[in-house]
Amino acid sequence: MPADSVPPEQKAQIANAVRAALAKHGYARLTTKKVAAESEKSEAGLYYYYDSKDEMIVAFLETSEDYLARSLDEIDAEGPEERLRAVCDILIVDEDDAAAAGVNIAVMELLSHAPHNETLREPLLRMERHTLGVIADIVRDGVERGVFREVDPEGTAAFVLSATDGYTGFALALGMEGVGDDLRASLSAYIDSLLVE
Amino acid sequence: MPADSVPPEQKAQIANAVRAALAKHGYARLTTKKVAAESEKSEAGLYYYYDSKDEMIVAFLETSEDYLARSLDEIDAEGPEERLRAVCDILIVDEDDAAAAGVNIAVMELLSHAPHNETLREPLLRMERHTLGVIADIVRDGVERGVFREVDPEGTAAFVLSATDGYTGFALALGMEGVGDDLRASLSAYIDSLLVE
DNA sequence: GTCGAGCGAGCGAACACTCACTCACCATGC
DNA sequence: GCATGGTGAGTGAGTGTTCGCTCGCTCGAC
Repeated sequence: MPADSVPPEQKAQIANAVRAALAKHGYARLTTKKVAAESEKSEAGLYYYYDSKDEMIVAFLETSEDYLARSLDEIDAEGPEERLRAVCDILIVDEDDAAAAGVNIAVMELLSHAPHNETLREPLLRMERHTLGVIADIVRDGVERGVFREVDPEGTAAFVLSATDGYTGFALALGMEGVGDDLRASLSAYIDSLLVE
Repeated sequence: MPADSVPPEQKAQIANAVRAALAKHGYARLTTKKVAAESEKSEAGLYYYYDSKDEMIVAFLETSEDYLARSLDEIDAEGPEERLRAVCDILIVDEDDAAAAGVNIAVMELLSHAPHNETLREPLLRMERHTLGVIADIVRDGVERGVFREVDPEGTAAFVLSATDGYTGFALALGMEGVGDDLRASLSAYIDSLLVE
């Protein structure tokens, strides 16, 4: 079946199984059998909807992409400073939320494997570009309104996203306790430093 | 053979083969056959020195750890500000240096897989902790000498390392051109903001 | 009676790892 | 000088297992 004609409910169910299996086993040890075990289908049942394991992973990525985009869209904070802080709150995963941490670490693993897997590259690029754009828009808005100093919106966005992704990639993955709070404090201080006096 | 009694020359050769294979194929698609292809040994020859694939990867990690530690140690810049800039220069991999980028992306992939693989966790933890310590020491020194404002050394170190690791993990892995320069500029501006007026 | 949805069984390939063996090299005894 | 035997450093050819994926089939709804 072509991947884009999978019924939404089935896509959601399979994406969710991929998510659970990824969080539990990691990408390097992900197998279609493990995905099936997390779903209510058999291994063969998965292949009724998707032609390959990679397509199932892409379904998971697209679902995550939607979820993240919606989360960023639903921020109802007023003003650039508060909006930027809210974005950081979303991007820095709580180390005590094992499920969310597992998913974010899995996405980092997929990211690191992207150079060797074209299929994964495109949805991941879309997701990162989108987030980068959201942050840059907030910063640009802040600069125009005179809330932030005259910083480069793209550069600042790259800095913020690097910091939050990096936190997931090393501190969260290694279970380094306390680093999350350290990072939150430093990132908050960084946002302070963006404000006009 | 116990891993710690492998002759240094053999360890270096095998670690180098793992490095090349990881950069070429990524961790998820790394096989002992591919490692052997990058070395001058047969697949069985690798097992003469190491009891498992994971041990070979640990050998690579320990070699990288030494290399990074030595690079950080050899910085001969004077003063905390210059030292911190030099550390960032080392940690932000040049996107045009394909070999270095490949290795760093591979290490990120290993990091992301650490929650599911105890064997990898320890050497990775050591490496990140060490780097974190080096940065924190520089910042602490800078605060004591009155070069930097009264910032938290650990928090600042976590922020800097998150940013540089995160850059590798998303921008470098996805081949997002220009993000490296954006990040370098923003990180440099951040260091400016740490300085006392 | 047809058809979409799904599954049990199993295919060939690839995987991590092992084993019986080779071969160069050396120390020893004569 | 040279046969003898032991040893470290490998290797070609496998081992059993697991992988992604397929196929022939069933079964309920219309």
